[in-house]
Amino acid sequence: MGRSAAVAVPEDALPKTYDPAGTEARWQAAWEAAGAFHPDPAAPGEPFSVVIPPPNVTGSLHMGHAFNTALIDTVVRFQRLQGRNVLCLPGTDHASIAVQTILEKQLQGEGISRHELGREAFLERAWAWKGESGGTIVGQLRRLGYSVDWRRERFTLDPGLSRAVSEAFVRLHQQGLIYRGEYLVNWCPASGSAVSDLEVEMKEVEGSLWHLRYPLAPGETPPDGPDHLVVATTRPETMLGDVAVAVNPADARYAGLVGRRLRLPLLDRLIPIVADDHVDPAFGTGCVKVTPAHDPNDFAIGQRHGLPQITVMAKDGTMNAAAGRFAGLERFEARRAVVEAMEAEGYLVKVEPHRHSVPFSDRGKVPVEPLLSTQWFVRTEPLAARCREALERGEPRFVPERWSKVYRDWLTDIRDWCISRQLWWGHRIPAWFVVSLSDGVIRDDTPFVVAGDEARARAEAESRYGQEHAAAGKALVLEQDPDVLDTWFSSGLWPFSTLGWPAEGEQEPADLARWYPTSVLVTGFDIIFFWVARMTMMAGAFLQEGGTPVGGRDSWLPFRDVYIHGLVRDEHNRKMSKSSGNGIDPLLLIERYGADALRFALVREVAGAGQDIRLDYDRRSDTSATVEAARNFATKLWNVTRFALLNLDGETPASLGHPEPASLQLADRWILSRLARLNRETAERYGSYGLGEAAKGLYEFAWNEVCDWYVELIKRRLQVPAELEGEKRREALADQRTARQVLARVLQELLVMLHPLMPHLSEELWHGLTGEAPETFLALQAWPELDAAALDGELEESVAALIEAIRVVRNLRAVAGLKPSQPAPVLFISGRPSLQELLRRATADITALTRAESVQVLDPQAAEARPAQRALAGVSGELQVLLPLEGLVDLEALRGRLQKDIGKAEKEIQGLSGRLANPSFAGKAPPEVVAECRAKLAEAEAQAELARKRLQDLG
RNA sequence: GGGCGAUUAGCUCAGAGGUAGAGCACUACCUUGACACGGUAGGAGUCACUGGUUCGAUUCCAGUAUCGCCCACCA
Repeated sequence: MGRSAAVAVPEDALPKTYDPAGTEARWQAAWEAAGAFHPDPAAPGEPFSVVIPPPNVTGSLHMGHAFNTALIDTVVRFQRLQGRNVLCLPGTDHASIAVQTILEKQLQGEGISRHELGREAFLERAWAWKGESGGTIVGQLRRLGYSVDWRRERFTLDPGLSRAVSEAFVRLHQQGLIYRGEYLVNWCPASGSAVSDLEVEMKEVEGSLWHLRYPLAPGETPPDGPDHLVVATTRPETMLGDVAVAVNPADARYAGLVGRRLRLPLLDRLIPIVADDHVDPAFGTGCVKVTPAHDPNDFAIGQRHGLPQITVMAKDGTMNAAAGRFAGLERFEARRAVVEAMEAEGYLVKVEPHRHSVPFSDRGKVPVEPLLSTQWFVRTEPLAARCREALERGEPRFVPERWSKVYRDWLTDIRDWCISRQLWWGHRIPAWFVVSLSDGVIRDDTPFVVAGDEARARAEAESRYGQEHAAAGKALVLEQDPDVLDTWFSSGLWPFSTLGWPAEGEQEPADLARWYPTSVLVTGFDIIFFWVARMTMMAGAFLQEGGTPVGGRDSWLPFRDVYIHGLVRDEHNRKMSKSSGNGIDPLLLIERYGADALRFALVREVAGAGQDIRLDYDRRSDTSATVEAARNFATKLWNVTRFALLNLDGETPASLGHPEPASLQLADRWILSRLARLNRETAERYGSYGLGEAAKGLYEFAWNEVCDWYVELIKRRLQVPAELEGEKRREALADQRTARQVLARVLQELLVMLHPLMPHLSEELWHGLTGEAPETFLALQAWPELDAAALDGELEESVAALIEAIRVVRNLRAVAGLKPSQPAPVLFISGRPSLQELLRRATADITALTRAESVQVLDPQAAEARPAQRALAGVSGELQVLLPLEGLVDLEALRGRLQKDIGKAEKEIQGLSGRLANPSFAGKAPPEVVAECRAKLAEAEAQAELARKRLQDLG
């Protein structure tokens, strides 16, 4: 066999360079065509299920989605390799308010309002938008290589899920957990809808504090008391709705005034002075104006004192008729006008700059207005109580654990959830008003029925109000509530609605029966309240009865684990978001580096405690050093596999079989031991959400151990010289086969273990290596069996010592400035027989890896007997390394190197002897620590001494 | 006002009760038959500060500072 034979490239060898785009597209298509990720509920295997957090159909995905996807897909692919019956269910969310905001902005650009357009036409546009955006998103998820079951893809507004929503609404209503009523809600004038407390964001603004004088009503002034009170407010326009002024009951200043009346300026309304504990006498004047219809605190005060509620603002944010002469003004104009009027009439005492928090609407980006409004609410406390109890039992389990406290605290002191939205895009509330009883229009007091559909609503209404209508001789007319539900209402049902809940008959749907509860929810901490808690509350309402999970399950909770990950931050450590315009399109990075590189980069950044990750990014060139490093890793894997293929002579791991244990060389046993250790650690890490650690461990093994050392160590064995004959040749061929067997096996198992992180590349390389048919997928293989017998800690230490010895030689050569190609003799001196033995056995390896002219191993006595000789000398532990190179040596560099050795050893001696000199150390530290310390000290002393001697030899 | 996190090499971050690691960047050499998206060797850190526990703290505890986040009705 000549050189040409070795160079000949096998037919199925990999191309010289890796093309991620082509490879990824090919495998994505192959997996999908084969239905590789379509599980069968009837199939065997312990179930494992994940429903993905459905992205909003608001455009396209950002890096946070890519991150979430990478994490979920890693977990899910690992579980598949573990032989579980894995369902990963994808879908999208209709995002009622967000999508409607986008569409209304579009309409604004066209100069029409949604009301001009009409509900039906508006919804048509919304569905068109959904089609486009949903398609983009699904395309992006595919490009990431998401191993989900696309057949089961769901959309929160599709028929099945809509059925789940109305069923949920009806049942909650029946249970008394949904009610309708007039309360103070957060009103967003921009979207013209109520929003929930969670959709309100407090922002600090530089505002003003206006001090207003309210005169006592004529005849109310007490003798030698004040004739007015001064109140302070940040929202002067609300004074038009004032119905009282409150003081603290313990406030002596105003004790005599409680119960007397004030004359409200501008409107000349008489309002009482009331005493209420809520008032802090130390703040401002200790007097608070009370506007129950426009402030949550005042609402509560009003309730306590039986005060009227006067709404002075309309829902579009303009003042209404109750505002008298200010009617029709926009709310901020009204503020200016009221202040002006108060000043003109002498009621403005002073204005102070005042920094305070103002509630802003999350979506509309304008201040929300607390407004009295009739809305639908979910009574949350009973639902939250169930969840708190479950959490006491450890359900669900939060990873990292600290988030469970955040979850619990929110469920404690929870407020009712306003679920109705005055929007069009969403699930219409399944309530029908009997408008024939209220002049054909829906009023706050119009009777209504709640039912799954209009036919049932009509039947119900007939039975309740039919007689009444018949008596009056008029027809019963129903009108469905025009409002839609908060998006999170349907999201809250996601873990079971997507699996087929509610059952249509007696029988539970197969998916629900098989895969509920889901195994883990993977999401960011920013939606623990919005989503995680809503899902647990909803599950508590529908998946348990009397504390017992339905369907004979062991838990009614929607997921066993909640894995909370951080957010992706940009290069300036800002949260990536669309609104701040600092998002990075994952597709740009995928196109440049490949989906596997992006996935690997994101997962590798994950630290143990769920911290945020930062993705470095150069916006000018659309490059990322982090992702580039992951791409380089992919290339490294590509190349090492190419190397293997070039050397396996057409054989595969299967055709080669397992090596004979007796024929294994040191390097083989070492890498197999490392492989077994990696197998154990990686499975443990994948299985316990240590994904970043898993990625790092695989990276280090592949690059630092396989590529840097194992491959280098076996290169000679893979090449059998043509001139070898007879027994020698047979031996060499046998040894070559062993090396091939080990290399093939290590790579094969490595690729399986890497698969969850880099699915496409590993699939491609695995096929190249194994020669398996294209329709057999790595994605569906079994996790490699742990070869516990291969674990050998002592051997690993030996090889670490060998590696260290080689490093010392290389370092000496570098210090002396030897050309890499220049051979040099190597002399090792050690008094440790095991080390001598190791070095002698590895002579060939050392020769190859250090360009040694010759390798000699001596014990110190033998070395002593040799004539003193100038040499490059280095000391590592108790091993001396000499490169006798008379004449070629850069003496200065050599002295430097030795001096450095001495310095290092001395520093260690100082530290160690200091510790040992401390009597309490020897007395109290564990004996093995003391012994180790002594050993290290002895070694360091020997090292220093040897180095000094070598230095002396140099003259 | 409460709570949570962070503070380690120039940058981004790991880490563990026994004298600190990785990737990127940096320096020198190397186009060696897998790989220059590479190899070899190297430089680089009073582990934020102050106390305490301990034989020993960068690691555990308490406090301080700075940064970030979440929750909260002070007009």
